[in-house]
Amino acid sequence: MPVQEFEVPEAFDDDATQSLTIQAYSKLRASIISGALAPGQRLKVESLRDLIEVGATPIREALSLLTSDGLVERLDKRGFRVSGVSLEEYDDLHRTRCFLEEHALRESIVRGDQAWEDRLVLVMHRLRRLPRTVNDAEGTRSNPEWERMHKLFHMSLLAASPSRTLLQFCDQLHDRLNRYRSVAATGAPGPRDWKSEHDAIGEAVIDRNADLAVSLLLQHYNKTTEILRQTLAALK
Amino acid sequence: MPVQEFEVPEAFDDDATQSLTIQAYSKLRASIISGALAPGQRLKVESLRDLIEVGATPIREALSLLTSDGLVERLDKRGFRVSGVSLEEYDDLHRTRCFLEEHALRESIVRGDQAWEDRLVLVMHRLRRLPRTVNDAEGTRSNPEWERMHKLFHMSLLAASPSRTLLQFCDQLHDRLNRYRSVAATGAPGPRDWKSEHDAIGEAVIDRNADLAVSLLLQHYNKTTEILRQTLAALK
DNA sequence: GGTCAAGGTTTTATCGATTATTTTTCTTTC
DNA sequence: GAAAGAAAAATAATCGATAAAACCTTGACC
Repeated sequence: MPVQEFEVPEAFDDDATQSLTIQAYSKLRASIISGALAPGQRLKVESLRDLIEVGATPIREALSLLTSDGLVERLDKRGFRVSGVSLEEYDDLHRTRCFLEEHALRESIVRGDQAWEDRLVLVMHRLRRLPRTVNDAEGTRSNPEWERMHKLFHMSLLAASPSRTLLQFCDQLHDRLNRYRSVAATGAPGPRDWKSEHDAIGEAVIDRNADLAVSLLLQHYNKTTEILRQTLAALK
Repeated sequence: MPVQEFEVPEAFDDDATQSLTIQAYSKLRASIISGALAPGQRLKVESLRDLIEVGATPIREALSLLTSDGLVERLDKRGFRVSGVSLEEYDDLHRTRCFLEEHALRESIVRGDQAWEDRLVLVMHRLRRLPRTVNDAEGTRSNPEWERMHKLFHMSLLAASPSRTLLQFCDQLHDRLNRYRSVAATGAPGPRDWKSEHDAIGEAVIDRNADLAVSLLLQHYNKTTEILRQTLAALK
């Protein structure tokens, strides 16, 4: 039968020491966030078995985990599917993220110690040196290494916040919004001066200038949103 | 995670029509929140099989779902256990809840329509009529019906907020904090005028007096916290 | 021409058994 | 007597097979 070939992104935790459940979870998650598994697409356990080469139990467990992350929907007795996307949900996620991250960032700036600052500087340095895109057979596309470091950068900004719970929520929102970014991406990312934006945010944070940092961060997110909303509206 | 809808849930979802996974999930969740399964306790699949009378697969899936709810911890290759409790986590959850709910409540008050208001009145009425405790063989203990309606009351306050995501976070925090309340409860709940507190909050909300409503709500939560922190500190 | 239902097909959900891993216990050695 | 190592027991993880449910036909009937 014509099982659609899903593209599995490279560079995931293939750590053979982890349980197959966790391995399957990582792979599926990466595939969904990168858009390789399209929104709304049904996730049949049998097909996924072929894809990941693992039994049904780990697959189902991984899907259950993803359900709670908001990346997969469970239709009781009718299987799983990749969560749908909508402009409404996107706006909701975006606004909620801005709300939560402003708070976390202010806390982080107040509480951050030297170790936190050092780490942030390191991450910024690494991010700056990574190319935004890579070229392969398919043409130009987003660089997965950059994606990883980019998320790490944003989480590092907040990392000194004392609230683990808040950070977890922010983490989840990042993943869900990154999926929107991937899904709405039309080929290569447009020209944008990421480096300056990130540097400016990072600098304000290190200067402990909370108001400026928050303002720059929200601007940063809003800029992405402006671009994405149009593409998303068209998709619908 | 199955998003808890705000429909008034009828009794218990022991619905035989649901998948065993969901049934197991509901049961385990209730047991953990009520404290019947103690914090830190190991959850061996074999034992749970006997308890819930179901195969290993649904159990493992249910545990995976609970993991993302923060009620169960997964130790890779070493099974599952009920999440531990700590004063630090409690404070974090409490503060985060206050932060999120203040925001959601203000939005809800601004956006709430007639249907929302009607519903809130109904829930308040039902909550008022439920006894806080019940007596059974074990003695006096919290009334599960009351618990359910109490949560419904609090979620109904926020229900008109336009942010589904925020409401989901609040929902999760409620469950996790309710577990702390159960765990720290020493026998019968102490004397406290719940009815007046709830009525005052509800009234302020219906009057669309946001500042007063927020103030009363936070006071309400802080009062619980004061009581619990002491018991928790002792437990440790 | 459309609707409904019986039967067949696909897919999900579930189980019992098997394999792999961790933990415990028991030796052995220094 | 403590530490290290090996064997045994416990239990977690996984698989293949089966049962159950949802979904597609297809064809009879109005």
